[in-house]
Amino acid sequence: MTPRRRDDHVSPTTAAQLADALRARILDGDVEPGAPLREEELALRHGVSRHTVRTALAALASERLVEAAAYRGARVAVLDDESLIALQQLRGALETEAVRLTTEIHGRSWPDEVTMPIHAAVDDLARAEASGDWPAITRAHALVHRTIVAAAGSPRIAEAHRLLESEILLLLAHVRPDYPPGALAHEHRAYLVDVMGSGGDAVRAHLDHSTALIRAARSSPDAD
Amino acid sequence: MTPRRRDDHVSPTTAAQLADALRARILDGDVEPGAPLREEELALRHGVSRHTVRTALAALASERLVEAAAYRGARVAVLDDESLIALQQLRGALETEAVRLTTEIHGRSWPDEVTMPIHAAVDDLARAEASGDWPAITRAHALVHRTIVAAAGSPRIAEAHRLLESEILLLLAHVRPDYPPGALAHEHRAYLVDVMGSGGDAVRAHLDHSTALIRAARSSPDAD
DNA sequence: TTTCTGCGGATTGTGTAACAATGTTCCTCA
DNA sequence: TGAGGAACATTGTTACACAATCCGCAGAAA
Repeated sequence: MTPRRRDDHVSPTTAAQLADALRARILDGDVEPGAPLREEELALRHGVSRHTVRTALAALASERLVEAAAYRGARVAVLDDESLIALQQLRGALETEAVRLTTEIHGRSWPDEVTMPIHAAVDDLARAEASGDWPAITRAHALVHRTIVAAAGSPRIAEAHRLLESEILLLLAHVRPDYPPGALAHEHRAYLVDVMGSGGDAVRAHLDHSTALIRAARSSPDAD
Repeated sequence: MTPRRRDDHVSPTTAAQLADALRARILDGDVEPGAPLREEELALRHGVSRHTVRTALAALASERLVEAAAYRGARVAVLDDESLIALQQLRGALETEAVRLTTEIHGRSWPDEVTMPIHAAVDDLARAEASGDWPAITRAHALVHRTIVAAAGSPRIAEAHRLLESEILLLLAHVRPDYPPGALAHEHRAYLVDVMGSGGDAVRAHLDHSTALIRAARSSPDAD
């Protein structure tokens, strides 16, 4: 069987394709937060018209990956500590309620059909950690949380959460907290148990922990 | 002093102005859910170019007021019962966490500086109900919930919640549950007390109640 | 009859070129 | 030093053309 990547569908319009390309460049850290994205330059570099660039940038702006202001253009989004906290609060709201819904449906001990995809995602995270490829680790980590949220079966909560993923990935593209390999996978296995046991409190503890680590990593002089 | 409306600022670009105009038309129920929004027609009617229409429609699509698909154009969003439930779940996630945050800060009895704007919003709601103007009632109602969420001081949660407002207004533009005048204001005064006392449970009860009313109103043959 | 196929027409997506509107920089002059 | 204002850079908008896609419908095939 042909192994499928996360996204093997090609976007139908060139504007969407350009948005994909720009998103990838931003999330890979190829462009710094705050760096301006000039329409003319992008049009030239990608061989498309300025109109197409504009629609792509508008799409990324609605994902909050870039900040756009009229007559001032678009820049890669900058996430200071304040934004980080606000973001984690929103994430907490979504993840907390997702966990509550799942527990409401299945009780404190979630059935295998629910936990299996989560465990699989954690296993992927462990493999990514072993590889040492930081972008891959952050993607695998995002997938763990996405899978936990998906278990609630609430499409809008899942979608809102997915929207935040990009922002987190952007954040982590430029900040690498100091984790020994395997620690993340281990931590998230314990997280799953906690979440089934104590729900929202576990979610908030987990997010507070990650917020602290990110802030610490950011203030240390370990620039990318 | 000159009383200021909610929005006395004029959008700087004509695309944003057009988006405002279209949003108003949609929320006033001037166009039915599912109705197509043709670029050429809108360009002609508003005296702007098709490109400007496209950016305005893209903005409304990112607010979920219109559904857009490549090569198929944009239509006014349609909210069936399934979407309604998913939407209320997301709303519940945000409002629940907002209330929890506020209680975490101020305890079970919120201080006057917090409750005062909420009471003011409920008073506005009572006045709107007395006027019988349904769109005004729905806007006042949205403001009550917005103010409750704002009390948490979490900008991202507040913003996510504000984004949902449009969708609710769109929904209510075409469904009017059977409420005696003053009932909504009364209900929300009680809601505020409940929310301080029992937090998330009160939020969920309130939303479930409103969901049931909307569904009931929708299945009855009271077309707009 | 039912289903498939292809053909126009309608509508959206993209490109090119130009100009208007706004932001930004830097120089002058008081 | 700082206010004003000319250049310049960049974005917003328009017009027009054409390509890409969707949609409805007539006719062919089973």
